[in-house]
Amino acid sequence: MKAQPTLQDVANLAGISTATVSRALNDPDKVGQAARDRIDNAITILGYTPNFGARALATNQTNTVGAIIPTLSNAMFASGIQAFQEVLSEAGITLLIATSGYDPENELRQIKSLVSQGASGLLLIGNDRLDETRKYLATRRTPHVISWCYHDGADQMFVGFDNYAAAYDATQRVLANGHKRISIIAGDCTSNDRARARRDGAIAAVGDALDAQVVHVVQAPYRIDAGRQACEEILNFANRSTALICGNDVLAAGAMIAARGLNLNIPDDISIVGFDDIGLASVVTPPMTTVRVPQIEMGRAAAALLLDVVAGKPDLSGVRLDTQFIERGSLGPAPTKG
Amino acid sequence: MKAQPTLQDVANLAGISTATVSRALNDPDKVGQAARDRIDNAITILGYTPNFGARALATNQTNTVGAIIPTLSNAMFASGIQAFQEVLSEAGITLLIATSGYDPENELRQIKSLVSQGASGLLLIGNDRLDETRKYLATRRTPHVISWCYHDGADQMFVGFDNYAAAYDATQRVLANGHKRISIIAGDCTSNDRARARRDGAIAAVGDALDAQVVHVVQAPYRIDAGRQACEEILNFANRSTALICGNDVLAAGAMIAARGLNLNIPDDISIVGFDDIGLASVVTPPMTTVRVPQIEMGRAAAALLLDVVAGKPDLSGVRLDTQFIERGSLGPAPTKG
DNA sequence: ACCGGTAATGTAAGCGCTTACATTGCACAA
DNA sequence: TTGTGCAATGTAAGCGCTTACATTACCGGT
Repeated sequence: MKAQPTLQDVANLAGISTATVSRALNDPDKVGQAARDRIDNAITILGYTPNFGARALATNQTNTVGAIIPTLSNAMFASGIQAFQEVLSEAGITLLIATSGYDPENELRQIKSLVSQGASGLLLIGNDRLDETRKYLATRRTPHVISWCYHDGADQMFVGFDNYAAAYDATQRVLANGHKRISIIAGDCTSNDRARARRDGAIAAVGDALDAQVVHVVQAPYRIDAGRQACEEILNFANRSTALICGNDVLAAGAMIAARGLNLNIPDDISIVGFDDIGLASVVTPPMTTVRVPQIEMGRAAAALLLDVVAGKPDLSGVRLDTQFIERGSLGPAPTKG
Repeated sequence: MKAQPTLQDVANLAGISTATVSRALNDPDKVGQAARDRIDNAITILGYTPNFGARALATNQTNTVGAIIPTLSNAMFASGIQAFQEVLSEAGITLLIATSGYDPENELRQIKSLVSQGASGLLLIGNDRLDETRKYLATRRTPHVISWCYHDGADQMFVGFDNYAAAYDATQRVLANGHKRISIIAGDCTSNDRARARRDGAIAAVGDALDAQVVHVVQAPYRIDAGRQACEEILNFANRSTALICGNDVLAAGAMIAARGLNLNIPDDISIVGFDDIGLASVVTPPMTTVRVPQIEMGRAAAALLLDVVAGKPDLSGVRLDTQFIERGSLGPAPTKG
């Protein structure tokens, strides 16, 4: 592969010093019309693109932030990140994305990678993290905001919602429909504080209702087939649960398939509730009751805040967004005892 | 924000020259045990991370490739990119992701941005592109592979499938079910060769069947509500179509909702076919007939090829993958004339 | 005791860019 | 005509890193 053209090459071709070329690029007003034309011309001939590393080295600023998300495959993150990116893009800054696959070790590796790539700020998902990672962020003073969750008064900057409270609330709504026997299909809680909070919120809500009980709690990775399988396990017991609270919509969709496979009617025989309100939720039959998460808003807010943090604005605080319980056909009154 | 620690700082703290520190980082065997220990120590104390730009500048290689995709919101891309990233990651190279929002101008901007960030290779989606973009890629000799589509004998490197042929084939299957009146809900074809190819493939298949006709062809952005709306338009005509070929599963899901809203039974009154086989397809009721695209395989193959291209391997050629028609409940025989 | 060889380390140049400072040239006022 | 001021341009240092080359220290063989 041929070496890329450099500023020097452009300068030579245009018969002009590198300083002027550099100025033409960054501050065109400072350069005469004639010179500017020759430079533009040389640039297109050569197909020149400035070397980002060199520029970053010289200016000590990168116009770049990074985001480390567990996976791209979850529609949930996709929309939020998309919104995040749009805001950044308007501010003229580039987004670097990496995925951790829900693995904290990997997350740390990716963080280091992005930082060394020049990310001057980071978007992180959730609050489960290696101590080493926290220490790294602290000693480097890397500006970062944490999203998809929210906690008060911590020394971190959160832009998100309270997973525990949202799950607690959703479960209360289920209880209000008269359900007494409730099971939970949680996401994989290993290294995932959001999944844990949702599960615990649901359990707590049932616990606080004196006449209801949690029958089963199982964990399953966020995949349809895992949801289906988990649901089959749960429903195969005698004295069946009448409501299923799921860690997210994907799990709930799997559960719905399983229920149908067992010839159960939703919601007459069993109610199913999801979480996230991804597009899928409104498409399934019956439409899924779920908890809407303000993904777009969250992405935007996170971007705005991160921009401020990177810019060194003082007195910033996190943003707590509200979730919304969306009642659709998959939740109904508890079946009257047979 | 405090300045980041540099190699120099580490060297000072460890009481050792920068050269040795650099060696310790890149080629530990060349450095004595004692020195290595002191260096490791200094690094963790300082929270040092090498400056990527400087390293790239010095070594002239970045271990980075970029991908520009239309949007993150489409599950379709998400899985493919995820696979793409995994392969790269195993090879120790970082992935930079940017989105173009289906806008060619924006695509060019993002390409330049990623290249200047140090991307030594690029993954691009589809073959609709500004002339300026092609020229830029050509004069810079930027290694790139184009995915999510496939063409023979071009001077580009494709890893993908033939959208036209896949749509043609799917439509033939629909015709084989006796459908004579067929409508098409295509994706937005502006700057989108895949959407166009799918649409044209479907139209051609109907055209080649002497006794069938295309009733309506509408375009709609890849969103559920747009699919629903498009479907409502189409079905409100007298002498209704009996089958709907949709540009992707999201559109098809929207169409299914619309059909149900009109009290039509799927597939007894109307058959609906999607494209992509994203998770949603198997969850809706009835399960959606669609065209499975080998996303994961495509992502992997694209990564492998790009790695080779970047490494300057000779005699590379693209990869053509096969799609698979997945027949599920949403396709049935044409209704017998009322 | 001396020498050559090797492993460990140091020195310094240079990667492509920005920018403070120096220089040039020209229009205008006196 | 000469001096002033400003706009346009050039010169060169330095950003953090790698690496060719130079230096040092220490080994064993004689």
